[in-house]
Amino acid sequence: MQNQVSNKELAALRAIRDFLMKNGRTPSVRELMKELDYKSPRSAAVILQSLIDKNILNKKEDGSIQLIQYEFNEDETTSEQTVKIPLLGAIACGLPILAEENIEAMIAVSTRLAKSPDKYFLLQAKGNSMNQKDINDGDLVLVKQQNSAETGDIIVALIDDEATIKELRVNNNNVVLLPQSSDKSHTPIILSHDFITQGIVVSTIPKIDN
Amino acid sequence: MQNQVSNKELAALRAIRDFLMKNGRTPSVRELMKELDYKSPRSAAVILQSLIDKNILNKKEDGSIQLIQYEFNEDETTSEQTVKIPLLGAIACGLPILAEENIEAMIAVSTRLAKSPDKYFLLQAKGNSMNQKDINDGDLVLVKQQNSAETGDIIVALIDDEATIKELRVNNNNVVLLPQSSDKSHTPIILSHDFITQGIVVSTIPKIDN
DNA sequence: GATTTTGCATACACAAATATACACCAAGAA
DNA sequence: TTCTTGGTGTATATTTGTGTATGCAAAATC
Repeated sequence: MQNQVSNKELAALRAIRDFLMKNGRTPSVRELMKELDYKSPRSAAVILQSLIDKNILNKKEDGSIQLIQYEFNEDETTSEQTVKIPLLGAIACGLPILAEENIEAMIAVSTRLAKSPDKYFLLQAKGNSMNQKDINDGDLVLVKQQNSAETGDIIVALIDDEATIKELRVNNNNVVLLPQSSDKSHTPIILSHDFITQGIVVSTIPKIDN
Repeated sequence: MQNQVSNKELAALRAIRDFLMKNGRTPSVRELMKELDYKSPRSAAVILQSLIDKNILNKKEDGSIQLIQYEFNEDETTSEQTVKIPLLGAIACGLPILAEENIEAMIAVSTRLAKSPDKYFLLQAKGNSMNQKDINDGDLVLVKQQNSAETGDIIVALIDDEATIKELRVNNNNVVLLPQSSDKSHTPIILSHDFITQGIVVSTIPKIDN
């Protein structure tokens, strides 16, 4: 339905995605220039502009760019059904978690992982507090949005304006969020019963290294 | 309607909050500089000023900064705020109960459980002398620090340099600390009237095993 | 075949935003 | 005093997005 993207634009999109995975944010014009081995920032800027014109990228108020759509699986041959899931970056204080300001990119995820009537989002895990549950620094975590959860679920909660991934333990009067780390410096978080679960982790996508 | 905060400002707010939770006070300009990996205090000061201009920070008369964002975050249902509460280990003889030597760890507790002007601490219950009140060996007990209590309160008292959790019964002339245990070997403790209450139990967190 | 156009990369420049170095002064502590 | 800590002013440096001009090869046009 959309404009065709050229090879160069596709290469730029890949570079942006890789940069996003590695650094947790989208690159600046000059950073993208280096990723694409250009010698002048103009080259990268021109490609960025054409992608913005094609509505594939968006430019936020502060100048940073945002991936509106990106196909995660490269090969078109296996025409698997996908849905676009927002990848959330830093959570802005006071805003709902899915506010547009928080969205770094839209990423296509197989409908086998994200089932249609439910709402999902993706987060990039920070730190190693969940490494015993195989969630490591930089991994993408697929989260199903729901505000109830049970003991033992790996949940996402907004604690002090930060998206936190922890194991939930519910008792009579209160709730404990447990880190699952071999690093013993992580302490549990103790909450009242009526705190707000943002969603539960349904899948993880290990970090891509190059 | 609300001024947009840039990525850098957001990072600064996070650093301020982290510092606040770790040290119990807001950072100075130079401390914030270190947290944000800047090389000149000016860089941090500029960001602070822009946050003050946007009414997200406030500067108190003594020069220290204040996060006013938290206030209008309280009634927003999206995020849960916490305070760091000290977990006390073995109580060292002769020292005030909250002396640094006694603190094992700082644990994040919801502000719904630990309300802001009051002081709190956490203790790990030993033995089973209170198991009828659902305080069992190894449970964490959230205690509000105060030196007065009423009959029926579950209190923490320092008896023989040991933190003791008991139910308080006040009579005319004396004070009785009652154990609440199905194990009948625990006997009440009878004290003169002017013993010192350290605090009253406001919540219990059952023991977590991994 | 010669010339022009087109697409793209490069070089350079410039303004605005950011970061740094350095300095000064005030307040407290030793 | 002297030393340290902390806030802030000034000048300079760096980063970043973007504008303009140039070079160059392939395609299009004459």
